Amino acid sequence: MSEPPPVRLRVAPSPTGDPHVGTAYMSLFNLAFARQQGGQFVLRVEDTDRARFRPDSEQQVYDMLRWLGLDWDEGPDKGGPYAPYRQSERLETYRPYVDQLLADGHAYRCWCSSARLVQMREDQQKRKLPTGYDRLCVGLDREARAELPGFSETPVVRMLVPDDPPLQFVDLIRGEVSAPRPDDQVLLKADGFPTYHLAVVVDDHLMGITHVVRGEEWISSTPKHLLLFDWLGWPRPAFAHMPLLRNVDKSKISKRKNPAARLTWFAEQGYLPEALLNFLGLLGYSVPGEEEIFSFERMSESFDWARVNTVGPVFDLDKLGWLNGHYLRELSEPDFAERALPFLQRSGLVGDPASTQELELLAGVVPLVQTRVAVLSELPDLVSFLFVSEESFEVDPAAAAKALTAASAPVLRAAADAVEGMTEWSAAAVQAAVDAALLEDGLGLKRGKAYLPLRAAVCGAAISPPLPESMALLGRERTLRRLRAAADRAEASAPPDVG
RNA sequence: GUCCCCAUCGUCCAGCGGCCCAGGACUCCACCCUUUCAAGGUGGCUACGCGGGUUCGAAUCCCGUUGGGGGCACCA
Repeated sequence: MSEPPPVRLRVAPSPTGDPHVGTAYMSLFNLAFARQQGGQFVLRVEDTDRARFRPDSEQQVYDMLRWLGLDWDEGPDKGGPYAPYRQSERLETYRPYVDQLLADGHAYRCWCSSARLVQMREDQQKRKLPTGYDRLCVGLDREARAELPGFSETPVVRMLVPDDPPLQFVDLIRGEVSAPRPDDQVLLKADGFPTYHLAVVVDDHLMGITHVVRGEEWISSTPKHLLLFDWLGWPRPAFAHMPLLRNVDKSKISKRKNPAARLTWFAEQGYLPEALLNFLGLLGYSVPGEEEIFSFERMSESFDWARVNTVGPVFDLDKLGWLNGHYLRELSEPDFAERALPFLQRSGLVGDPASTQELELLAGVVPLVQTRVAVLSELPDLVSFLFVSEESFEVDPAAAAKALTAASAPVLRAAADAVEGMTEWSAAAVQAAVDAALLEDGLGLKRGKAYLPLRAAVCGAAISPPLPESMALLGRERTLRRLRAAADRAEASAPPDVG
């Protein structure tokens, strides 16, 4: 009885800077399929470009993928049967294959200087020819080549692409795909590091990768990989080329044009990992049925390559914001408070560690704000009035100009008096007392009109959480103090121009 | 320039020859609720790029065209 071999998938980020959303996007689809099939998911670090290498980048990738819950089975940090999982530590692994390719006549050394190569490409473009290496070095040894111009002392190794390379392959998402004829791609750089093309093929084979899931940008280099698999006598893995995430202008998503290209941005802004994951699952993909809100488990269990789109989706922050708001509202109040706390601490409103008093205040304000934010970073502005000291409390100038006018002074005074006379302190009691003083039985105002100056006085802004509840949380002393201060200020302000 | 990929509302998706004069979601607009702002509810605007075929019948298949994207590095 032969068990089908378990599927093995991988994501292969390059540690060249802030982790990219694309890495999370690819990981999501790789993992969804791997889990559905009961296979493994490998994290391999492709750090063969030492010019762009950034030492802290690798850890950031780990942090962000873990934050999203996209955990891997094998990787540089956790090891595994095919270690090492960092390409820079596998240099010796690639060597014999380069030698074999050279010996079999599938590869050759090239001493062309980069200056010559640049020149060559320019000429080709000018003459409207397809660009590609002109094979000057084919059949030459070092001595012979050194006689010719554009010579460089340290050679690279290039693949010798035959006249009829395999250009067709089956893609899990696109079906039969044809790709362009490859160039004599460099396999081994002058510094002894393999290029991506050599390293992926060798590592994917050695690590038993059965499905290569990567971005559409790789379609055009797949023939190179096919050739390498064939030359080395290895079975070809299955390929799935995912659509590319786009900027609003439809170009490939980039850190320059889109803050959302950086994974760390989402955490900073206060997006929930579950919301981001759900959103990524909505891009270029849909779960059967009409549901849009779904978990990783749901996506994984029903996963189907045929449901992946071929069109590159625009990364639309509006929808993500809505989704995030949805997930935020679904959190229990204690959970919401827990997620919110770091944002209040970062903005200096709450100490680290938070005091019991601060935590109580936070717990009290959660039900007032949970439906009022799309991302957690909006929270500090909304609740700062509760956490700042009375000394540093300030009314927003625009709100003051609009609401703390001379005409509103009597309203503020009346409210202050009403609050002062209260015996029981609760939102309902505050509302009853204030309403009695200001509405029909009192000054005869409409509630909307009456609350405007109070809101500015107590919350310091024209927009705030519900007023009586806010006052209840603030406490009687602080409320009273703010009402009186605002009344003084309103009286002192210039009377309306009655010209 | 050259090669390859792609094409349904502004955006994300559904649709895989008749159920579609195209459905859902986000955005936007209006109304309701309402102490502000949200949330919630109701309703509305908006799309099969174009031209040829194939077929009794096409958003769905084919060809062309236009448009968009990606590759063309000793970067991944």
